[in-house]
Amino acid sequence: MNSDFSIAVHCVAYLAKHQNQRVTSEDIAQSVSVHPVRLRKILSILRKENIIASKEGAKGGFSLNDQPECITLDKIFKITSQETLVPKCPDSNENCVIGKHLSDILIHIFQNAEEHFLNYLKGVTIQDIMDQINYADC
Amino acid sequence: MNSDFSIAVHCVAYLAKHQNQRVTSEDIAQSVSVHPVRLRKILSILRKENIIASKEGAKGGFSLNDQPECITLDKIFKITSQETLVPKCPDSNENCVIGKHLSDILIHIFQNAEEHFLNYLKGVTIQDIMDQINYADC
DNA sequence: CTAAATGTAATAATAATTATTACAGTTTGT
DNA sequence: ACAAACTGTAATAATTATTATTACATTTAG
Repeated sequence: MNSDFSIAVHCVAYLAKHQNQRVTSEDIAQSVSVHPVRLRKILSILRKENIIASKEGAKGGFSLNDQPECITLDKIFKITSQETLVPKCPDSNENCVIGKHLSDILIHIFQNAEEHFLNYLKGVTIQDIMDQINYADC
Repeated sequence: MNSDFSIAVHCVAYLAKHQNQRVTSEDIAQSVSVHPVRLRKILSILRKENIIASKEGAKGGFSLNDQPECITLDKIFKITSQETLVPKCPDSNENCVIGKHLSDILIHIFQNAEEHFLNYLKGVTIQDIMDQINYADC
């Protein structure tokens, strides 16, 4: 699994912290310590889901579309990392009953387990995270 | 995340299929299509948890210790892959409130989400998998 | 029309995973 | 006693995945 999810959450939290402003990928990169080009790739996924808005050109940048209390982590996980929990199965021997079927069975089990995982993330919003950040920073 | 979990499940399923026999890492490698040395490394984790037994020397090999209906997937996940769901967070900027705190907050959220994930796996046993393999192979 | 931004593709660098080699230790059978 | 067949494990090489960087087309403000 790559870190697109964490980075996406960081971006959204950053935009929540700077609500009603427009910030550049360069600004966010300062906070996340990740290359602006990579951020723009991740930000454009968030934009396609209308979580954020972007504007090209001079004075352009990114801003939050939804309210922080409406953005749940499962949504961000789904668009950035869905199915990455499902483990890689080596292409095992088709001539063995176990090798032949296990991969499909495991994938199915993991899809179910991932649903439980997502169900928990559904209960956590960006606002929750902002609250925790503010609390931690006393 | 590496594929140690899938491979471990494959090994245990293989041993369940060959219960009361002793099979070598070479035998299992045939079914999993993974190098015997890697298997032995994974098998020795399973042995340390007493899920399987091993015997060195000629006529040695591996065999199942527990009953397939007593081996739950959460146990195998825990010993092979715990915390691998927790996403990598880039070491972000300590001088930014968000960069400073987000990583710890995310790790905590993911530990909770992983618990939900494991809780589902706790309900699936190796016997369940064997049943599904037998059903699929009609 | 220029400067400052996004959008995206292509490539390079780095990190993680996997395979392989090597060999020490154990056990069985002769 | 010793050779053959195993496990156990460390060290290294090969491969794959992730991340960073470069390059450049496009958009917009002033």
